[in-house]
Amino acid sequence: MPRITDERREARREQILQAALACVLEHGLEAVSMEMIIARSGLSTGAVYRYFKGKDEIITAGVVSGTSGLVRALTPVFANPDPPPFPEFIDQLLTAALAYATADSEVDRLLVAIHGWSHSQSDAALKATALAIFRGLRDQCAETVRKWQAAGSVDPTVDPHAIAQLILSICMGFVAQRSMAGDADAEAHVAALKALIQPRPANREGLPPGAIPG
Amino acid sequence: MPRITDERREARREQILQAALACVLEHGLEAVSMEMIIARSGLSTGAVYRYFKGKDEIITAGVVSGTSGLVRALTPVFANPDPPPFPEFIDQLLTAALAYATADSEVDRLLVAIHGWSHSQSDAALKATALAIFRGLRDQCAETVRKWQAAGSVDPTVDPHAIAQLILSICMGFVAQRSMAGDADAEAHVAALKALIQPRPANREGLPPGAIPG
Amino acid sequence: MPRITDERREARREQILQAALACVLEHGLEAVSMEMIIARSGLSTGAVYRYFKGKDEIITAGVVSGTSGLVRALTPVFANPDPPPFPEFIDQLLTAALAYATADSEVDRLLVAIHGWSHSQSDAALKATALAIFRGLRDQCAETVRKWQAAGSVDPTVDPHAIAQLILSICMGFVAQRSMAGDADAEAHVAALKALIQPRPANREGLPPGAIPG
Amino acid sequence: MPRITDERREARREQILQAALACVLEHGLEAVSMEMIIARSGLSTGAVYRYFKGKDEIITAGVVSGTSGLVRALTPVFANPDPPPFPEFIDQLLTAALAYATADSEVDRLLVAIHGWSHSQSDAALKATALAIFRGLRDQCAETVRKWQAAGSVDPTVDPHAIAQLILSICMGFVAQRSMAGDADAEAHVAALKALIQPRPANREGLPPGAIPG
DNA sequence: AATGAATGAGACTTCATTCAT
DNA sequence: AATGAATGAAGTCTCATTCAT
Repeated sequence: MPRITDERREARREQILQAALACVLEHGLEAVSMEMIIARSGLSTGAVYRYFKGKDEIITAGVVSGTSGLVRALTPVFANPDPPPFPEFIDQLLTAALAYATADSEVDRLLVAIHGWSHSQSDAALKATALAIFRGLRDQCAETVRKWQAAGSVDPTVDPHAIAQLILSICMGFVAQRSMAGDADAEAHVAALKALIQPRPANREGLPPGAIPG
Repeated sequence: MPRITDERREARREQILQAALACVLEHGLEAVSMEMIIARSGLSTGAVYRYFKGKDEIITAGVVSGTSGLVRALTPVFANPDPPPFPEFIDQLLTAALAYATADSEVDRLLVAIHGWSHSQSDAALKATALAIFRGLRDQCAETVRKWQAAGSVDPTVDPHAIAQLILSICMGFVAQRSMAGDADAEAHVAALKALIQPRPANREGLPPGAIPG
Repeated sequence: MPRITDERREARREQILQAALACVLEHGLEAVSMEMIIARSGLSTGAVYRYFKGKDEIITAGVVSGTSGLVRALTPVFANPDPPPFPEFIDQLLTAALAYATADSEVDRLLVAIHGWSHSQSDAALKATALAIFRGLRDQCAETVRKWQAAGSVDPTVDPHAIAQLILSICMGFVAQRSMAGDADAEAHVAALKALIQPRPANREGLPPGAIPG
Repeated sequence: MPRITDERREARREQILQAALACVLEHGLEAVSMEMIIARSGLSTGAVYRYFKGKDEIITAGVVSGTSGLVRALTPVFANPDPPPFPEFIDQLLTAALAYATADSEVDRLLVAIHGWSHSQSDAALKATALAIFRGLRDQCAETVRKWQAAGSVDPTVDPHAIAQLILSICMGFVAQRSMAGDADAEAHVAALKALIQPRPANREGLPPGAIPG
């Protein structure tokens, strides 16, 4: 029984996705052709079509895989029950994202992220998927903000989702700027944030900030 | 008298660019065809090719026009010799961008920005142009940072370009987040920044910058 | 305005249909490729697709055109208010069909009829169309039978549709046999019918046969 | 002992042919793919190719098997040394054909006959085979006509092959009409023939054939 | 003997662009 | 200047067949 194992099957899909990623990075989303992907994957035309129904499915799978992979890479940062101050937290996010960018991949995954964003705009199903993942991320950010508020390092009266939005804008903007200009770097962002944000006074007497003593 | 002709010419080009913009927004960058653009422009095939050399030129012109239009819209914000504090400054930038988004246009220009970013990645000439514009923007940001530093509201030891990068990340991230989720809003960003950033006292009494008064 | 005239447009469609007909005759329905049709039509790929949406539309149009053309060719035979006896009537039908087969056509249209029948089996819409045309033909046959019955040359008690079915079977069988064996000829059919069918005695006393006198 | 092997082999071939028949009936000749046939046969790709050299061989074998099976089914009708009059003879032929249509088969073999006719047109070898079988059938018909002529029920001056052609046209037309319209029925054909054909008196008194008695 | 993954030629179709009118 | 019919290269995908396991 030469039936392929699930493992091999998954490896083949990954192989194709990597090829697609490389092609998109090299030629741009519009110019990518199946021929390119096939050539780069090292498989034959028919083989690629055994693993993916068509070009759309490859692109979609690529975007979903990239997005969820990134989210998975960021999860440990959010899992921290006692998150560091804002600048350091951003540092951890950007660092984790950069680590993900090239882990197990010949190409820099973050550099193709913008293509994925662009592509998602006009594929309803994909956009919905991406949006769900995105919302999940934002909720995790908001959760971190609540931890800060509980610890007294952030004004408890501000809407956690507002700060969550800001966090995501900084992260997405970092990714975008890195694609466009190449020279965006995490340290500069962190330095800038440190310069702008004065550490809040420690939470005296163990009271939650804003709580009315007594 | 080539005057009227030039005006007409420019009007036609704008008409075509608007059609292209609408098509990209509606169908995405990959799916846009000349047929679509031509149909939407209301001109004939031949006519469109009289005003643009080809599809690439239309897309490129669209990206350049959009980018430079946005920069033009932001210029007044940068021109301020005495810029407001960071959160308010970001507010002004985002507000100006949003105003530009729909001014004189049936479609929301910011929503197609990501497509432009994506497209620029793989067109060397366009990328160079975009990069130049982008760098110019960053320099203007840095200039504003220097004004803050001169006024004492920002730590003068920090590299102005680091804060410029942060500003651009926030703006680009705002645009990206708005495209993806639709619900990114400028006020939330400003509120978040205000909550995080303590106003720095005016540069009285020669205190070393970054020192915590009291 | 180089806009094409309807006449020219129709001529182009006919040109493509003729090419398709020739290809089907030469290579069989399964083996016909667009490349063949295009080459034979003398037009370019794009031009053919301007006139037909795709291969299916060409095949369908070919079948419909052939079928309705044949029916049109047979109409004068049915229009006769005083149809000749059965063998001569069949003769007229087969002769009209043979005349249609090559009129205005380089290829023998009847030789591809069977391909059309085969193809219709699996295209619901086409089958419905063909069926409607077919039923119309059968009704016209039945009408002729009623004329015979009125004139007394055919037993008035028999169901006109039964004889109509027989007429169509003979005609379709003739077409089929001609395709298969090549040597089916109308005269043989007529001679056979004449040998088998004894002329009915003339309609004595002007009464319709079977009518109860008085 | 190749006995059992041969039997198995033949059973497998039949299994595949039945699958092909069903597929052709369901999807039409053009749309049938090996994948379909293989899936329906319940065998593996490799297994099917062990029993048939390729698709063409399957289709050809199917046509030949169907045609010769039909001829075999009709043979008893021709074997009758004293054939019944024309209408009844046609009745026997059509009835035998209908009996064959579904005997030992899940699908109605006559409904795919037209596909076979169509396919034969463009496969020289198959066409030759079919033609030979067809000619044999026609000769058997002619033989029956001669029996009639010998018995005096048919004009002996007419060419037996002319009437043989007519018989085949009626039969093939019946099959074609049944495929197209579904409602062709043998009884109607027989009734029509009975209404048209006056029984010829037995060859008494040495009357010249074709002479009208009285 | 059997399996089904892999192959790759070739099918259909689109679409940016040209050019006769 | 304008029109839109025509072009044909290039793209996506199918499917009959092979062959390693």
